[in-house]
Amino acid sequence: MNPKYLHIYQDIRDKILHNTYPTNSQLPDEITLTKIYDCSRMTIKKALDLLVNEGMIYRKRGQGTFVMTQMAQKRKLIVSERELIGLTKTALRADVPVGSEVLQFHLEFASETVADFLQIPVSSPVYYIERLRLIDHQPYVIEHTYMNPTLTPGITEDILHQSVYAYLEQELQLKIASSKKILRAAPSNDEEQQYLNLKPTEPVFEVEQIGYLDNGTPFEYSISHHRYDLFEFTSFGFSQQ
Amino acid sequence: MNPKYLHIYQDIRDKILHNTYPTNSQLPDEITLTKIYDCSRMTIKKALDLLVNEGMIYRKRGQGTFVMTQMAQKRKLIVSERELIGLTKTALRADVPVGSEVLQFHLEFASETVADFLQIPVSSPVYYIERLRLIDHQPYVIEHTYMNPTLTPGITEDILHQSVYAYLEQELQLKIASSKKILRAAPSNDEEQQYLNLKPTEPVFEVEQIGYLDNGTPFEYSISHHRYDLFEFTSFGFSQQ
DNA sequence: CAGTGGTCTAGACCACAGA
DNA sequence: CTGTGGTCTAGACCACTGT
Repeated sequence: MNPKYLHIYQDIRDKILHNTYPTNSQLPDEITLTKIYDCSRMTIKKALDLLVNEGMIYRKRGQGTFVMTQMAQKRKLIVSERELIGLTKTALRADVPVGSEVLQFHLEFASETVADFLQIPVSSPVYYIERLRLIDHQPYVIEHTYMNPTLTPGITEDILHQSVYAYLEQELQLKIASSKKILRAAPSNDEEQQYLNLKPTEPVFEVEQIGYLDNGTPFEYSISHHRYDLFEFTSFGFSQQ
Repeated sequence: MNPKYLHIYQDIRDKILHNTYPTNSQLPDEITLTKIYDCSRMTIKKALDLLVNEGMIYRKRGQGTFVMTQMAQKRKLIVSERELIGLTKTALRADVPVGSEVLQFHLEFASETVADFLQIPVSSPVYYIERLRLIDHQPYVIEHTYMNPTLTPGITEDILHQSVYAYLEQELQLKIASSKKILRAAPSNDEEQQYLNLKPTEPVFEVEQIGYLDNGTPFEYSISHHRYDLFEFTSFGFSQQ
């Protein structure tokens, strides 16, 4: 946590979460904060910007900076907010075991859609991976993943049983920089009903995702179908300006 | 569009969308941009930060700033990204008519849940509004909304047939500043099947939302059930730092 | 090494809210 | 008018990349 603004961000965040700055209270003004943290006003602003983006605080010109009400702060009720990617990391609250059952794993020729998403020529070879992920031995999600083997070579079934992202980051030294997600509700099909143990009337939460490396290259395209009652997605939006 | 950084943001955004800066190309470095736009480097950074947040560009220290691949840029496929609130605004691509059928509209006593979300005492009076929204005469979503009548007085059935948010912003001069959303998939119930014209196996996309004014007060709590095939939500996430 | 973005400063002036 | 946040400057130094 090197940069000064991140330290300030964390400190103020902690003070809010520990009720040193209670809900709806006013934070010290920016000038005062520069004295508290011995830094310039721009640095304070950068720290506060992060908190605004998370819905922890809000600012009113001419009045001050205030702690947001509780409900807007709550996060990670069931799963993730803007976690980039990856179940293993998200679910790992220490003792909860995450498992993977590999349903499919082979190379195939990229369809037009997949080629488009991965920015590779049609009919290039791609990994196709289908996994059933379990949390605490309960079926949780079926993932259909396409990966570009040029970028992510050496994937084995062994790795699929654990965390692919850990392999990419630690073994291949790749940096996952961003991801785009499209979220939908969808009726469940036979396969999903079987593996996720759903009734025909029970839907899935579909997440279509493209993952990008830090050089902007898409390295994976995936569609996941989550048990509708074990997944929710939270989002905080605010008006710029 | 007063601030300089917003002008720069828009200009670069336009250049990307019009392919003046094509996909994967490198933008001029920040020093050069300060000369192009006759401003300081911090101002350029603020403009570029906005584009990074939208997934339009990415930066690599030591190398430069690059235009993100197409797929990450695409937005507003069907509906919204981080639109704050409101259907009327979102759907209004000129000629598409938006309609509302008011199913319920009355005052009731706030339940514990609602009181909690709206930050008011249990059993305070709240508006309860149930609307079926139609886009292009097709049923699209059922909204269940609770509003704090202290903050949003004078709502009439007439207003409900049009845009509540327009009323709040124009008549009451309220500023809607932010909103928290929780997204889920859920099986449809009888009411939803009837009004949204769904089969029993077809689900809804549930959006639970709390809307906040610019003074941080929650003014509305709502649960919406969208037709699963007419609503999707997109999100772009990137690693800070 | 040169070129890039990341952080940070110490100010300045403006816009807005409330007394 | 005072106090607040919003924008902006003209630098500085650091960290990282590729040559």
